[in-house]
Amino acid sequence: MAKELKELTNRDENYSQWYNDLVVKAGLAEYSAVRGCMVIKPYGYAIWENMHDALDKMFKDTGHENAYFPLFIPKSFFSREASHVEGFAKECAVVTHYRLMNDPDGKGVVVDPDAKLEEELIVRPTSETIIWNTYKGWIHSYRDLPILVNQWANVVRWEMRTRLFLRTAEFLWQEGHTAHETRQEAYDETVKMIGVYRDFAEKFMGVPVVIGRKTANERFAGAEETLTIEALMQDGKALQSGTSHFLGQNFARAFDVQFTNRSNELDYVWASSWGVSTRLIGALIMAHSDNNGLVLPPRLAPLHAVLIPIYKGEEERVAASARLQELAGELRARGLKVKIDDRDNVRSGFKFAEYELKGVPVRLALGPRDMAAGTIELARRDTLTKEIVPQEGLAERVAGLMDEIQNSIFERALAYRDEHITKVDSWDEFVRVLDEKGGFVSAHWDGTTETELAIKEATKATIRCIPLSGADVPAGLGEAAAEIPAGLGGEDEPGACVMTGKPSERRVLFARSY
RNA sequence: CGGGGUGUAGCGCAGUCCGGUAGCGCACCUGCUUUGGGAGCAGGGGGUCCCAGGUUCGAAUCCUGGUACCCCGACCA
Repeated sequence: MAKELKELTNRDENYSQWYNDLVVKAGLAEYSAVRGCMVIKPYGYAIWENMHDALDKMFKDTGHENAYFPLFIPKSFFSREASHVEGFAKECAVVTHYRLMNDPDGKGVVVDPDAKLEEELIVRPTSETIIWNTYKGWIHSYRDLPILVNQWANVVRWEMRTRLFLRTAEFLWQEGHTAHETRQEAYDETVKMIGVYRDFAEKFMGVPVVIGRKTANERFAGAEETLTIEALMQDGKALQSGTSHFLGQNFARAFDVQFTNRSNELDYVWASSWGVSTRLIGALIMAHSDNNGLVLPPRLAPLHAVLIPIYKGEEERVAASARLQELAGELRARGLKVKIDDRDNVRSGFKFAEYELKGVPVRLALGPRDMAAGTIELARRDTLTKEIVPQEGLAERVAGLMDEIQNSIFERALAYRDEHITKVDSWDEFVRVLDEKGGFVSAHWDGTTETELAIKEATKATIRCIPLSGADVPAGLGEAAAEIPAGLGGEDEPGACVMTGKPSERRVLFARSY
């Protein structure tokens, strides 16, 4: 580990700069030589692996299996679903040739003009098309259904402007693609999976989210309905953190996927798709971290606790390290991921700062005074507090702290989120809240895309979602529905559109967003 | 693709207006002293000053043309 830690940009002065600084200095990721592409460094990737493992288990627990489909999609597949191509055409990387040759005029290599592909290949921006082309061969009867498949993959969207983790030209994600016999079953799946995402965000990431529907304007290209989880960052901007789409029969029609149903009639298959990406790492960072660096929830932290010896001279160093080895063994026996940092070329204060930057939930420091007294210094990353505790029972205490920290950072984010949902009934107030307070604004909207776009034009705020109310979802969300908090604006409540004054049936959530 | 800005050591920058020995901080290497919150001192290594042309006795600096990246918009998980 190199000795090159510097002050982070102040979070409250320049949030974007702080975010970028933090991602780079904490060793999560950096921009690569390829424009708009990111290198995820080992520490950042370790967080993604933990996310992957937790999500993968949740998918399997809900009956899904993993598979893998090609990176390249023939151009013709892409044009089958009209709104889909319209949604993605502007940001696709296209493969036109398959061979290079030495430059006949000099040094280097050039594309061999004779190696032009007859049909161009699109690097997948999402896999609905190649997958539905494949499903056509898999599905003939209702007995072949449902198909509940997930893919872990990379996708490419040629974005104009990029930000580490939040928007890069290539990113890692998972995409579930399911096929069903009935409309209801496909819709239930769509709802179930947004519930899985919500559980993951809140229970693993400690990030509270609002579940809702996207408006027609914000909907996935080719979907009948898009459900979303929307999180709130510490600068008051919203982040779409996961989506689940009800595709109706759109892709089945486009790829001619028909099956014989229980009444011996031919019908098109019903579909859902859903995904979350490495963007979640951006959400994790922006929801919890502070001016000292990352704050990681224990359930996703690559390292739960770091043990640091404090000493003068070789004798004390050896003694403290030996005792830490024993304690580390006890912590590991409890399932905790711990590391002893006994590097002698940096001082302990440097290490403290470094592990705070990296967001390690608990730090334990053992020095001569502790050696004499049978104690150890325990510091919490989330509260930046420290106390001297007995070495006796340390493992149990630290294990308990993990749950406490996990819970505490969620509660803190939840309190922030709830304070930043503001009900607004006039245009002046709408604009003022967006400018001065930020966060979600719960307001009435007349339901038209024209008004939605006019509001975006005037304020840069978009409709993040039409929150689901309890009454909305009983069909598939199950337990998760019962937990949807009241007061998020999802209740039916007639009113007048905040911009046009036209009638509205319910409030929707507006915010400026990433 | 529009509007701004910047390319000088691994990183961050000064020097450019007004041409004249390539600089500073951090990081790196060596040694000694240190070690309960980002150590100190001494010594050392490291450069195609983005590229190509031009002007000049002489160019990081002036001129012309390229190019790359960053920020602000349009696009977006």
